[in-house]
Amino acid sequence: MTQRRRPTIHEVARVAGVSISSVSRALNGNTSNADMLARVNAAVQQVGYVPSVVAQSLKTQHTGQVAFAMEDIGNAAYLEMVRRIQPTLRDEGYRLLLHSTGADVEDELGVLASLSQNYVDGLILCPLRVTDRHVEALRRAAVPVVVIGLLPDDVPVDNVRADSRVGARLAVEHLAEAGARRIAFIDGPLDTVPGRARYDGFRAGLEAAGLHGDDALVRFTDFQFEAGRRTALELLTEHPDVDAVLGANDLIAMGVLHALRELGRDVPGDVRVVGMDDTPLAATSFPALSSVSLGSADRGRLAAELLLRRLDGDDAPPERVTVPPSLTVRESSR
Amino acid sequence: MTQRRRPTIHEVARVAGVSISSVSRALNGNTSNADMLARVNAAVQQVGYVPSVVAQSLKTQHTGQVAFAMEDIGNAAYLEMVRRIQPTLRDEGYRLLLHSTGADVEDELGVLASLSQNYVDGLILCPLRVTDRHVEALRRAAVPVVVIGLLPDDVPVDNVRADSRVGARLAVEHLAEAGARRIAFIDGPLDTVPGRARYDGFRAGLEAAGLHGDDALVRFTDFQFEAGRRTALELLTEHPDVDAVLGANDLIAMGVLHALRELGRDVPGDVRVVGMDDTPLAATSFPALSSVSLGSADRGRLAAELLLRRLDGDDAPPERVTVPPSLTVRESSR
DNA sequence: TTGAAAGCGGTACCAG
DNA sequence: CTGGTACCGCTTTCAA
Repeated sequence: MTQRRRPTIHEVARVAGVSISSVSRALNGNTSNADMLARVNAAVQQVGYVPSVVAQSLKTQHTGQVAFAMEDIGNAAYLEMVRRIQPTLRDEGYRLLLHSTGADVEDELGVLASLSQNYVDGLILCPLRVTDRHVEALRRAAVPVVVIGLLPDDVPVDNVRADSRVGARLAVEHLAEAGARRIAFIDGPLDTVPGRARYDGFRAGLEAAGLHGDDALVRFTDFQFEAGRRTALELLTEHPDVDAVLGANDLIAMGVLHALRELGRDVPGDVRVVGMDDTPLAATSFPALSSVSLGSADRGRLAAELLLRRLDGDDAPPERVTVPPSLTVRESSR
Repeated sequence: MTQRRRPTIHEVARVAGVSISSVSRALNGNTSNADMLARVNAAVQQVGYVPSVVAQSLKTQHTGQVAFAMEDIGNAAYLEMVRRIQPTLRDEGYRLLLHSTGADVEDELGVLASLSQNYVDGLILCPLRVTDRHVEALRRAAVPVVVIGLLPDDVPVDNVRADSRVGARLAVEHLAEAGARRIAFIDGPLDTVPGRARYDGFRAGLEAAGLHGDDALVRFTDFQFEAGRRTALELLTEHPDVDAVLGANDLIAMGVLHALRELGRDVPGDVRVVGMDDTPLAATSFPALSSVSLGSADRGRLAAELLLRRLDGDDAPPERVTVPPSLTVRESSR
């Protein structure tokens, strides 16, 4: 492991017998002299030269990097986003930096502030909560930012959002059509972006389906399996007449399935269950879980595309894109 | 969005009425003059100065970035790794870059080669296959690399590995103890690092358990749910006497559970099932899936720690760490 | 077309 | 302790 210093453009120039300017030109396709090109390439091969992206960045004021910040990459929805964001960016030559902020609002703000260090050309942010300080930080962000999630109208950044309203309505309408009348909802924390949006969506869904909502059938807990299970056990014990449960994500819904099994209730015979996010869990569970896809993958891809457009110099007004949800019906509600 | 040029150290120096050297010193804690410190800080506040990490990187030859490259972040095992790698690195001030190589060997080699661009200080690599070219590339890597996975002994890089042998043995012994005699194994591709290791582990496990192996009960497919399901259907139809199945990962094992259900076989009554990786799928499935944890989270953390040590200048001989597996028994094999 | 030279924004050595 | 300055490695004007 002899750590010989990496060759610089000067070595190449010396070996090729030309100036560093010529080497730079040749490497960047700004030479018409074929002979020059050949000599430079030969020298590059000989010394094993690879340009330093750091030096290039300093000169060009452009890092070739983009950051993606979300609460926890362990969350299936965010995971789906990264999986699309990364290739989309890479195809355009950008590297992806990951920031898991761990549900820490300070950390989210820290990421926003750190943009001033100019270590990335842009940011895709998936905030768990949007406070005034977020809005302020977004306003003065040093580089283009695309936010995935709900955002006040007057914040001047590109924005990709899911349509939780329609999503929840799809679920509720589907359940109602199947004959459900007492539809319960187990949501995540109401003070998070997704928790709030899904709650509003659920209410709207009930209304759209012409059903009378009952607040006693709505619970707030964490977006987790165990939380869903425990909450469902409580809920179903207190209200045995519930004939359908919507989980705010697939983990919660899986918890509901388990709770129902423990209570000896049949799914979908006695109670129908639908989840949200349509993660791999849904397809592999038993019974297979119906789930509303909020288009995480599409949101990720769109966010990346919007950002790329900005990085390309587009200075059109901030755009807002809403991704339509879709319901996949499986055994749990058939 | 007025994109005013970001202030440089020169602005700060001018405002503070001192030299840029003094500003740099003050900012890096190399000043003893309290007055100087105060003036500089005031100026920093006033102009809103934030140092450019790019310029710092160029000067210090150190980027503060580390890359993690694996096949697909969507794979639960890799996901667990990232979740530990990121915080471990961040605590030491490093940012994390993600490279999903998508099962493309060329891409893996590309990542290794790109290290010469010096955009990161180190790399954690989880190769799907290890070819001679990998070994060669690892030898001449421009920055420290830690490999997670099996590696020939003579490759001089830090290495963290799982113990698939013991892992599979745990599973097989557990199944044998429970009374299983015809234990089948559905593996991933044999020419991948994990596929090979788990196969060897399974064979060793049978032997250790004093069981006679039957090649007809071993199948190779993809590390996926549907692949597992289809393969299990075939296998179980051809060999109805199979009384236990080990899946090379939880997805495959979930597929096996589904197949058994379709065939009307009881789990664990007729057939016991065990998976590997102990992902969230295992705990939430029905029946809950027994699974061998190969310590993905620990491997990730250890890899990050090894790398940090290297980045800290440690030039001890390459280290190899093996993480012990552990079996969590759940309903599917109880 | 080619080479010299001026930065990009910092760090750190060296002299005062 | 402070300021001047060289330099990190590259891109890009500007003259020749």
